[in-house]
Amino acid sequence: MSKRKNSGAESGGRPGAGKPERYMQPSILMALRRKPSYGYELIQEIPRFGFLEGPAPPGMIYRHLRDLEGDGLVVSEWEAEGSWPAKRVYRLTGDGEAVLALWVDYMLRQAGHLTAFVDLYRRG
Amino acid sequence: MSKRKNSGAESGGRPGAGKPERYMQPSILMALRRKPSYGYELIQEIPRFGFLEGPAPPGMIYRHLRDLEGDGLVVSEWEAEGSWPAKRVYRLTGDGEAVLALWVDYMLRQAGHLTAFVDLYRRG
DNA sequence: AGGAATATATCCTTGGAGGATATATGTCAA
DNA sequence: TTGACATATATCCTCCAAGGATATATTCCT
Repeated sequence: MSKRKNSGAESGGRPGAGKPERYMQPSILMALRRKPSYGYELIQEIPRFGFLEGPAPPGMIYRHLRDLEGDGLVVSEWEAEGSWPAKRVYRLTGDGEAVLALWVDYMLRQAGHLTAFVDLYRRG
Repeated sequence: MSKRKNSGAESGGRPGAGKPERYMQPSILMALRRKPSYGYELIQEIPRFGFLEGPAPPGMIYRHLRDLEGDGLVVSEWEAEGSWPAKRVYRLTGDGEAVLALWVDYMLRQAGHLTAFVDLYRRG
């Protein structure tokens, strides 16, 4: 038996369990491209892209948002209008658009590799 | 600027750089399904599935092989016939076949999500 | 009053990824 | 013959993304 805690079939992207590709960054960028939004809303919106099962983990979202802003891919504004719990509203920048475009290229290529792999499997 | 070393666009699966999804496990299982093989050969064969750029990192391959065997997805036999540097030849088991099938299901779903994402981008 | 929902933020641990490295041997050219 | 290179396997160690846990504050509803 393997000595490793999370060995083979139980680890690193095991189809049934584990943690598969989540594509959090492109999902956030994509959501913000459609309309400006804020952390709490993104947590519920982002799983709709299909890469996540439940709601997105808050810690992840807020950290990504912070990092994205640090890199100039998004900018935020503190919105205290409705006087409800104030929201930090983010929107995409030009740089953010460009990076999203790169992501889309990559994802398209990846989709190609995946379907090629599946085809190969079925022929084999 | 972000304080994190590998922030935003430079990290965790950034399209241009970083380290994207590699699908090492399914690639190994797939290769072994076609024919039994060994570490050194797999290192060169596996990148052909498109998920890797250069040759696969040896450390990764051997660790995966060891783990896979620990989980009963592959079995190995020490082949000292040709008397050259002896090879440990691996082949897929029934459990391995089953796990590969799960992987294929997952990959097909993932491909669907990716193309849907790209479509959404293009329409938006 | 108190519980649920809204909303943001930080901290800490875990574990996969993989680069670096060690080892051994057979081939081939200089 | 000797040294570089290819074949072949294996282990170790470090780094960092992931994300669960947790803290805080406010408003709505019962």
